[in-house]
Amino acid sequence: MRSLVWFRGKDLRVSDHAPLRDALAAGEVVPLFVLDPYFFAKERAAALPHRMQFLLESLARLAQNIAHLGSRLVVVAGKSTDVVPALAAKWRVDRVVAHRWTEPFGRERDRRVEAALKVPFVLYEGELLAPPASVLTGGGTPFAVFTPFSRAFRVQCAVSSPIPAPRKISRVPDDVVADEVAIPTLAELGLADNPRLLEGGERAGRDRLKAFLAGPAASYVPDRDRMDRAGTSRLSADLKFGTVSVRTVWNAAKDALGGAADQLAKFHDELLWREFAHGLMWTRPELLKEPFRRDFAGFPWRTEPTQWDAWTAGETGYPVVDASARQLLAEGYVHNRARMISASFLTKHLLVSYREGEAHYLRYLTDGDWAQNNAGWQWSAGCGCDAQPYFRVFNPTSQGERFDPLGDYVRRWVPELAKMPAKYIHQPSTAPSEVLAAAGVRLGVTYPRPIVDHAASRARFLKVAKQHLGRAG
DNA sequence: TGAAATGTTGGGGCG
DNA sequence: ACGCCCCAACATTTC
Repeated sequence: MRSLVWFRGKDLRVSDHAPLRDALAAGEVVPLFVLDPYFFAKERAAALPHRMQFLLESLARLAQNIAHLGSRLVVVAGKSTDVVPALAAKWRVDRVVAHRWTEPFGRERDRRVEAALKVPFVLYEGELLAPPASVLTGGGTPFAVFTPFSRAFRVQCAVSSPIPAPRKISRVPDDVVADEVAIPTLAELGLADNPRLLEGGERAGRDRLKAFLAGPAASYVPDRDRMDRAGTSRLSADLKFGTVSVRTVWNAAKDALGGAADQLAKFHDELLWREFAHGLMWTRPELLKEPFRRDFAGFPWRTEPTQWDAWTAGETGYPVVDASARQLLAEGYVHNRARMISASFLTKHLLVSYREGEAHYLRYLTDGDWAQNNAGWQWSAGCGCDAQPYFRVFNPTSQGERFDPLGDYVRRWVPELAKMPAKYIHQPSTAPSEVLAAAGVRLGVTYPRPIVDHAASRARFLKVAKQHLGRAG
């Protein structure tokens, strides 16, 4: 039995890799990666700077790991829907194996590949903890509310142990020759190296997991919302690209936090939000285009270009919002609390459609994932599944004071406010003039005044939303 | 995984 | 001593 093990951008690892394990058990193995122009064409890649860097680095590490185990990752270029069936025939493989990809574009690609293949295409679970949308209510439907979903998951799903990495992968058969290409460099794709991004690859991911469990995890519940602390796992990009499997993370957390039930439950819940979002996208792929709540269809979103520019550049005059915007561009990452505050501000204060924010985040986030990003934005905008009610409008000032009480998150990303005292750093526009002078801040010159008034914006959103939903509902 | 408005209570200043 | 007012502090309601 000869198996083509098709690695894709969501399983860049050799540990806990069910297709690889089964292929090895069954006989000859040909590890393959396809540089599909859908992602790797220069003009496409240039639009995804941070994600591409993490992907290329992780891909290079995967190739190294496979080489180290005695085989080689065969890297070719071309459309997956052409290349995979063609190589499968040329190499006379008996089957193609891969992990299931739950998001709409990948599903469509896999459907076409399967249709074009003359041999079986076997998909394995592994992107998620359980098959997508497999956790059902008593009525046999997917859950529409997170908390009961989370409870049901723990009752219904046993998360099995991860598959150990193979000790050896048999060498690629001699008759397998292809027009192999080198993994492109960032420069070849027209991108600059960004040293502020997380290091890619399976080893770096496992190190992050270990460091989190050995440190911040113990006080996860109180610290996870603190934008000024390293209280989160920082595993989002690893989960996105599969450099560490979610099953590995789930089990490692269980082993490390066995005695700290509250911390473990909260961390597991975050993994289950990911699960929830993917199940939602699996059940309703149209969510990429439409709000979950149908009464939000036709919502009168609007865009003021000047305000959009201020939001993306981090020049709104609301320090936490600005810090998050700048962190996104610089680091390809934003703290979850800051994502929620920024999303609330864009959609509710500025009345800009969540879809514009979603697209901006998807472009710059290293962990940018269609299902989770979409679910998160819809949640913040109030139109999503189990979303915030529309009338829940974050106050960006009080959120900053609660979750960045010393102001260090703002100081890190908005250096022109670095010398502001904690008392005023989240509301520089109300600081006494001597405080501003002492901090070297000149409002409207070194740091903008708020581009909108909080109370007025809140009132406007409530009015518009009430009117629309009243009519739609 | 909110915030603001409104309602209630109780202590203390003060005529 | 007493009622009145003010206003924190807390609870409830509303968006």
